[in-house]
Amino acid sequence: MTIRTRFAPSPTGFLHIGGARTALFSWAYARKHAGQFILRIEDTDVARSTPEAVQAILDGMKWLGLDWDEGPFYQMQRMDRYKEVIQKLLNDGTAYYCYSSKEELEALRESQMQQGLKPRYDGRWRPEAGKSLPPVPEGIPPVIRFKNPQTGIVSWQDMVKGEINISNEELDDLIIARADGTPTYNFCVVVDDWEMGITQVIRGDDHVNNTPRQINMLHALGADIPQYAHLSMILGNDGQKLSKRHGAVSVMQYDEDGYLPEAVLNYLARLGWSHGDDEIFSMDQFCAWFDLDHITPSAAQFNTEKLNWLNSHYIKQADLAYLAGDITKRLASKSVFVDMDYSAPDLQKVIDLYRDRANTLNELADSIAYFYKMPEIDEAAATKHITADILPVIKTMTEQLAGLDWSVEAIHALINQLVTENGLKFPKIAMPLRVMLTGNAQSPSIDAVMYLLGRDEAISRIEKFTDSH
RNA sequence: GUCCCCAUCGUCUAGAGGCCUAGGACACCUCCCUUUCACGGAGGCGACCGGGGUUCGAAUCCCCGUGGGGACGCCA
Repeated sequence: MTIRTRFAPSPTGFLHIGGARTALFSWAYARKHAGQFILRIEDTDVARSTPEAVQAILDGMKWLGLDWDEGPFYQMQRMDRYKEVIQKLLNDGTAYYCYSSKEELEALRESQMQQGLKPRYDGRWRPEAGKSLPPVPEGIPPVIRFKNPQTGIVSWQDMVKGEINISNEELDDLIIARADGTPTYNFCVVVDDWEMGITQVIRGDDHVNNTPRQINMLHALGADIPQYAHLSMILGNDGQKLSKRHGAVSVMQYDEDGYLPEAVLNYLARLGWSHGDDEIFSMDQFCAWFDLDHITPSAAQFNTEKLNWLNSHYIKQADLAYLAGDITKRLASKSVFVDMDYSAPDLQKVIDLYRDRANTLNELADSIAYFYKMPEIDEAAATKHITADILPVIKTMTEQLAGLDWSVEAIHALINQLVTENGLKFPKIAMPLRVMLTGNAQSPSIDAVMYLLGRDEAISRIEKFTDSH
């Protein structure tokens, strides 16, 4: 049997980190088993679903590179089919009309809660042999409920949590069609998972309690029961639950914040899943290794520091041309443009010199911006490193720069020569240069920086500094 | 309240009864490298929630606590 998995988000917001991991695991499982990965949009909540959210989810999937083999299917476009199946259930006697009003049900719930009972529908409209139903009220459009078994235990071998048993006595007759006739989530999922031939349902563990209901409906339809894998949730950096008003962000925010999709993917893969001690791996490797046996059943706390570490790793590995394209855009968004009025240093060379000091692409962009615009001088650093006694040495150097064979080695040799002639230590000259050239006291080797900046620009920045100080 | 789930360093995790004096990674600390800051290298700190069983032997199995989370919608 071919493996078929699915990712089934509801388009009520962006693709967040938890959804992304669920999608990643479903995707990887299908890839590992040469199966199909299906994307299904669960948009039956018309009031909350938006086309923007659909697009946001698609964008997120695309950025991560999670490609699907079928879909996206939209549940709203499958209404006719759901209604057919509901009719079948009605005909079979495994579903029935219920005329209880919302207010009535609310009151029922309330009183059950007060008695310390689990709130559930009491089956007042459930047809039973020899039972007389209440008279059908006027003007109340009925909902349709599934006739859930009242005894027995629903049991399944969850692929991450192990055996789970839930008594049918805990369940009630859930609504499968609203008063307006539209089917509800639990029902649509059942029909879709069945008809789309889903073999492994991999989803968040907030669905554990829906599973027995869905299994019962699957049985009523004569469908095969898929395997279930319930993933625990991802907590925020602070260990708190992620929610719209607390910490939940779109995966696209990571793009904006300067993270490479490879890093996010690798991080997410490792969050709740493991392959021995392996920490860094490609998606090809991940797909080859992935299994449901090594998923942790407990919740995992997000850790930005570790994501940063992975991101810095992938920045070091990334293709330079790709990085240059990306960094150009990031600089442009800060009004820093690589084409300048002086002969600007080659972006790829600059990036190559700076890439292993950055955690994010934004940091990388910020760190090299001064190659393409005049830096602001950190006056504290200037005061600390540029002392009156060193100025003549710098001046001498500036003069010699003019005729220098322009190479890192030659610049280095020149500084060394001045160090020796003046009985100084290397930093005594390097630090002032750093401040004059870059504006602050941290940079890669000053000879390499100066080399990339170019002779004219280096001289001009030194002169500009000395003129203004 | 009822049901379900979870529980190893600060964090992510390895661990399927002896390989555990509990391993790796991030973070942190120290040292080395060094031209500042990083990178890199070498070390270090640091955990089996508690209590009972089972067993020759338990982080691993069972039970009870405790703590955390989730679900109880005409949301998904």
